[in-house]
Amino acid sequence: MHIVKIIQESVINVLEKLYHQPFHATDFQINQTKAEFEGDYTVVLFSLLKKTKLAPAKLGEDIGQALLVSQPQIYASCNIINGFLNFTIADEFWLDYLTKNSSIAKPGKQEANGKKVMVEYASPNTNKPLHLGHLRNIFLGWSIAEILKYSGYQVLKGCIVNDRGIHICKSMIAWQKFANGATPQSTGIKGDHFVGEYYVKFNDEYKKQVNEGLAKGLDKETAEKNAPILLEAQDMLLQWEAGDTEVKTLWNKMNGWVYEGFDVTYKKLGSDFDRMYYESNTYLLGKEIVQQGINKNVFFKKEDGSVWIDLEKEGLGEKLVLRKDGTSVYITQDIGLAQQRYDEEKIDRCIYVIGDEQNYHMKVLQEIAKHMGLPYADDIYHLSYGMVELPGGRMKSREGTVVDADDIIDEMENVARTKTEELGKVKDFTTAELENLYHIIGVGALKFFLLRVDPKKKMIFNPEESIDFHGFTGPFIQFNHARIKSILRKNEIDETVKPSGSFLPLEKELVVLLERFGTTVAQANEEMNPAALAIYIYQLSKTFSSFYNEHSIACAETTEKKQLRLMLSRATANTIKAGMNLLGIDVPERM
RNA sequence: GGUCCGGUAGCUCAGCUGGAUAGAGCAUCAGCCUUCUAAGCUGAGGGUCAUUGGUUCGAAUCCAAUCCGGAUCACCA
Repeated sequence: MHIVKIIQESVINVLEKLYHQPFHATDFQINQTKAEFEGDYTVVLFSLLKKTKLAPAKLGEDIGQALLVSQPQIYASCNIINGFLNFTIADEFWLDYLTKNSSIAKPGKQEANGKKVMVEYASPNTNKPLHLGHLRNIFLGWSIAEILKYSGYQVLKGCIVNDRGIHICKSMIAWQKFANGATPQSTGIKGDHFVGEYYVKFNDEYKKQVNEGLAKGLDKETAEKNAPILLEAQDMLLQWEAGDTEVKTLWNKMNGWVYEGFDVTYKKLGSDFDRMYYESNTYLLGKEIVQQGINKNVFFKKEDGSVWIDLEKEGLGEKLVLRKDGTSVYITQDIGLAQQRYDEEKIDRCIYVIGDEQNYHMKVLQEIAKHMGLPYADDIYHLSYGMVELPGGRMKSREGTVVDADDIIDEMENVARTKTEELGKVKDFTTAELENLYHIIGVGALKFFLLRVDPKKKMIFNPEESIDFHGFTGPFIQFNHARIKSILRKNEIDETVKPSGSFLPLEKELVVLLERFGTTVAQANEEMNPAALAIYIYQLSKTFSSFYNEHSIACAETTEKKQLRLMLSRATANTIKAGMNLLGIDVPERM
C-alpha cells in the first residue's frame, strides 16, 4: 500500500478513536513536506479544527503522539508548525520498500481488472501526409493505451481512416489532370507526400479558377462554388458513391500509396493498431443504425426527408444525422462505428483521442449514443487535446506552415547524431547500434516534448529553436538511465544483504519519489494525462542526477551505504524505464 | 451573439479537489570534469500569478464581473 494511503487511513483511525465521530479521507490533506521543514509527509490540520473544536497545536499533538505510539514501524517522529503536522517516516519503511521493489521491472503494475477499453487515435485523412499535430495525437493515444494496460485494462488500439470523401477526390482529380501518370515509384517520392502534392495542386488550380471567375464578373460565392475543378471533384464523389469502376480503381491506387507512406512513418514512431476501421465501410453501417434509430424514435425525419436528433434539452440544439438525399454526414459513420465496436468487441469504455476543435461534435456523439441506449455510452471519453501551434499561430497546410512529421523525425535523429558525435562517448558502437541510438534519442526527444505538456492545453512549437536535448527533455532522462546502467554493470548488488542504515537527504528524496511512482501512474490514468508521468520521471531523473553528483555510489563510505545506493540506483533505472515506456519512449543502456 | 477553453518569470511550461517564502527548463551571469557517463551539478538575477471585487483563518487555485486571445455553433469533414 502506498504511504499516503497508509497515513490517510491511520489518521482517520486515530481521529475516530480520539473524538468519537466519523472522518473521511476528504476531511484533510496530506502533502509531501516542504524541503525547508523537517519531515517526509505532512497532515494539514486546519480543515479538522472546526470538527474537533481544538487548537492546531493540541490536535497535532494528539494525532502525532497516538501514531508514534501505535505504529512506530511507520512513524519515526513528528513536529507541529502552525497548522502542519509533519511526520518523518521510519527508515525501516523506506528500506522495506527498496528491498521489495528495486529489482522489479514494472513497479506498481496492476492486475487485470477484466475491463476492456478501446483507444481510438491517429485517425488521419488519406489526402495528405502526417504533421506535428498528428504526432501529438499518436503519441497521446499510444501512451494512454500503455497507461491503461499498466492499470489493468485490456486495451485495443483502434484507428478510423477517413479514406473517402471530397478531400481524396480533390487529390484524385488533380492527379488525373497534372500527373501524366507519375507515381511514387517513378518519382521516388514517399506515397503520402506524393498524394499530398496533388492535393496542393488542386488548391492552387482552384484558387486560379476562382480568380478567373471573379475577373469575369462573377460574385465571390458563385465563383467559389462553380469553379470547374471543384465541380469535377464533386462529380467524382458521386461516381465513387455510385461505385464507378474507374474511379474506385484510382481511389484504391492512391489510397494505397498513402498507406504505404503512413506505414513507414508509423513504423518509425513505433506505433501500431489492433483494429483498423475504414470510413468507406462504416458510413453505410451508420446509415443503417440511423434507420433503426428512427423506428425507436431516437431520430426524427423532417418533411424534406432529412433525419435529425433533438438535443435541445442537452443544450446542443438539433443535429442533422442524415441529409435529405439520404447520404451520410460526418457524424453518421461515428454512430455506426460506436455500435459496431460494441457488437464486435463488447468494450466497456472507448477513448477518442481527437482535437479540441471537435468538442461539440463529440458531445453530440455521446448524447446520441445515450439516446440509442448503447451500454457504454457513459464511458465514451473524449480525450480532447489542444492544437500544436507555431509562434505565428495555427499551422495551415494551404500556407505551407505545417511541420511535416517525417521531416521533424529526421531532423531529431540528425540532431541526435551530431550531438552524440560531438560528445564521442560511444565510439565502440557498430553502425547499426549507432543508427538505433540516434533513433531512440531523436524520437524520444520528440515524444517527450509533445507529451510533457497537459494534453488539454494548446502548445507552441518554435521551429527556430527546435527541440532541446538539455534540461526537461527526453534525452536528459535517457542519459540518466544510461548512466545508472553503466554503474550497475560495474558494481554487483549482493541480493543477500538487506540494505540498512539511515538516509541522507538526497537518498531520502529519491526513495520518497520512487515510492510515488504507483500513485503517479494512477493519477495519469484517472486524468488521462501522460504529462503527469512525464513531469514525475523528469523530477526523478533530476533528483538522481543531484544525488549522483553529491555522493559516490561505487566508493560509498561503507558497504551498507554502497548496497543502499546501488539499490536506489537500480530502482531509479527501473522506474525511469517503466515510466518512459508508458510514454512510448525507449531508453538506451548506453549513450 | 450563444457555448466552451485559456491568460503564471524575457520564452516554453508546472502548480489549479484552497494551505507553509509561487516552481522547472531554456536564455543571462558566476563557479565545478587526473574519481561511478559534464546530454551533468551548484549558485545568482528574473513574478502587480490579466484586472477588479467577493467567499475565509488562509486564494495562482473557488465565485462574479471586466479586458485580452482561441475554438466551436454547416444538409464540410
